[in-house]
Amino acid sequence: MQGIATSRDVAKLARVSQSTVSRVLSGKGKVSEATRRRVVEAAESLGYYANEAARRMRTKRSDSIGVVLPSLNNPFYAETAHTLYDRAKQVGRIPLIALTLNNPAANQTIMKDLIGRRVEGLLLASISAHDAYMQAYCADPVVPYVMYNRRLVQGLGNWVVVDNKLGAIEATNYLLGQGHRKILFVSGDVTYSTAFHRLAGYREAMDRANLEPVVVYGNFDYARTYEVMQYVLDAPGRRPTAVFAANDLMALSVLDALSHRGIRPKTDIAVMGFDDISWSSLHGINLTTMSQRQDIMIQTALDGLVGLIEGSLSTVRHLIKPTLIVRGTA
Amino acid sequence: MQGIATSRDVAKLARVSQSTVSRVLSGKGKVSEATRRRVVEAAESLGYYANEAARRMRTKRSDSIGVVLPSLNNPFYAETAHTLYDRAKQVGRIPLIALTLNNPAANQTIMKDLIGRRVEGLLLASISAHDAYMQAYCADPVVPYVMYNRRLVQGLGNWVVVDNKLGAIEATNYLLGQGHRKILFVSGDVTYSTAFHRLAGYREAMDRANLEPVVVYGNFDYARTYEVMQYVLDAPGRRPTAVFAANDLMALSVLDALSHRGIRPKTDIAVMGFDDISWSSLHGINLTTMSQRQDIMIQTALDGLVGLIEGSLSTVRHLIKPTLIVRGTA
DNA sequence: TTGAAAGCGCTAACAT
DNA sequence: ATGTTAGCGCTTTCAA
Repeated sequence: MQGIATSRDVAKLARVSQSTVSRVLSGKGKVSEATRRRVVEAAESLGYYANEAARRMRTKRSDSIGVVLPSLNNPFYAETAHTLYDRAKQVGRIPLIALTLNNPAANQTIMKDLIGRRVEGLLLASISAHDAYMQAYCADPVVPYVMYNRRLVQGLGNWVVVDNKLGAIEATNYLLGQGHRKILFVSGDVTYSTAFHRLAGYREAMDRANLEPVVVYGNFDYARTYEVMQYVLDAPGRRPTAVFAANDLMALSVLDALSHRGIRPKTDIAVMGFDDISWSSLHGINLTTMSQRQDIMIQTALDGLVGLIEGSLSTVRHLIKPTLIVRGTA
Repeated sequence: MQGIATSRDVAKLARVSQSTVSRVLSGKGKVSEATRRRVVEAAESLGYYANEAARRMRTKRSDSIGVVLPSLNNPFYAETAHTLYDRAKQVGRIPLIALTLNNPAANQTIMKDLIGRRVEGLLLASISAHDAYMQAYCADPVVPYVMYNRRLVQGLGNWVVVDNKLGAIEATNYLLGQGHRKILFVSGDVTYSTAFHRLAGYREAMDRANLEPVVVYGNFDYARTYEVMQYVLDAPGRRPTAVFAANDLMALSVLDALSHRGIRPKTDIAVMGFDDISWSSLHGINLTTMSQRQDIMIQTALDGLVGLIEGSLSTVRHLIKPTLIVRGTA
């Protein structure tokens, strides 16, 4: 399978020069109808496909952007990826997606690999809050980048993130407004800014209400959260009247743990999420949550990245306001 | 950002030849410790990243395999993609994923694009049953390929698919065994072999039982299925005692439609799915379904593809037996 | 309108 | 142990 025809082969068969082949196939430059026909036929009969690597090397453009996501098992990121494929096409780019699998160390390796592939820009959705490599990268970026959803905790560099702290405060306040006093927070992994800021928001709201914050760690993981909930529910004395999970995936796990014990959401224990993934709106789930409106976020991030690539922008910083979506679980 | 350092720059700075740089950075060939150090330092201080396009062109290897998926919003494919990233790494390959968004015409364009990128192999998960381009491609493949999950209906070429017909027969028989006589089948888009064969299996099982098959079309789509279910549920006379959905995504939609009307799964209407995506096992959902054991399927497909690429295999055909997973909805 | 020639950045064969 | 050289397949001047 190594014998894919080259433009030279096509040229030979069509009895023209390589440059003519290039002109015909790219549609640039003037070619007579007769030769164009010969070239097209030759190309087809040989099953010719232009070698992207060679084209890239010569033109020094790749039209691709590197995307680093934590995982595709979390629907939030699967939806992100899906939307990205769609939107990227509209700005004439193709996304090259890589996954860290939530291993903070993997990020650096992946970024380097992507840069080696000469992506024109980087959309980074899995930056851990204190990533040293990323901090250095911000100071002297090799390729334009936008951090998406997760960012460095100091706020360095280019990013498009939701206002996680504000969102968590509003969510907690909503639960307080419903009369809850024992509100359990199921935190994500605080090495990520999302978890860090959501936890901070919850703490602040509880403090203001003079209530004791109670935190357990689900680390953004479905299975882990399920386990933790077993512990919480085992002793009736520990039971909260409301659970605020730092993302929808964990909230779904909480709902599942409740359901397994016959505990009814809202009626017995209120459940609040964060993200508004598409599953949350199903009638059977009907999760009350803070919405990230990710289609808008992605569009913003992509437009920002393209702006940086094309030089029309020098900084990209968008703190997006989340919205409370009240459904049936709180 | 166009000025990424080249190996020539590194060589100049380290006062060695380009080949030495190459040797140091690839770890092949003998280099003295002193020069290696100089080169590494030079590379670091310049922020050097090897240009993949150039390397590829020279070595004629890309180490990447092209993957065509229908969508990432269907968790079945999101999970597929996730597993793929993981497994591909283990066989030293990196997956280049593209989406057709269930547009059969997109497949050809995407395949050509991927071939242009000189992927070493193609994993095709969105082939429509009568795709003319694919038929021609099988006869004269430019790059080795394996069709995954969906294939050409005649069974041409290389593929790894579940035995959809058998699965549908067994699922239907199970429902019959539970005493159901009015079993509604919610079909996927029959331009795909999965839908075609599952429908055929359902039909065959119903025929054998001398029962009337009743089919509606959800086209593998959540929203579409939800609509169709409204129609079905509106007239009590139309109501089946069991619903067999051609995939889990549609089954979830069915469950959701039932839940919205206060109709209890199993107790009022039994629901059966196909795929066993991870959501289906949640306690709150607890869907009875036919399992595809996709980790095994992916491993099989990947091993097969690598075999084709490396020439150790000439054909790959695996018809995988699905397993009935009885949970709470049927 | 077409062709000849050069060169993108890398690696591997060959020479030293 | 290190350098020299050639060439992967394309596009793009420049010349004809």
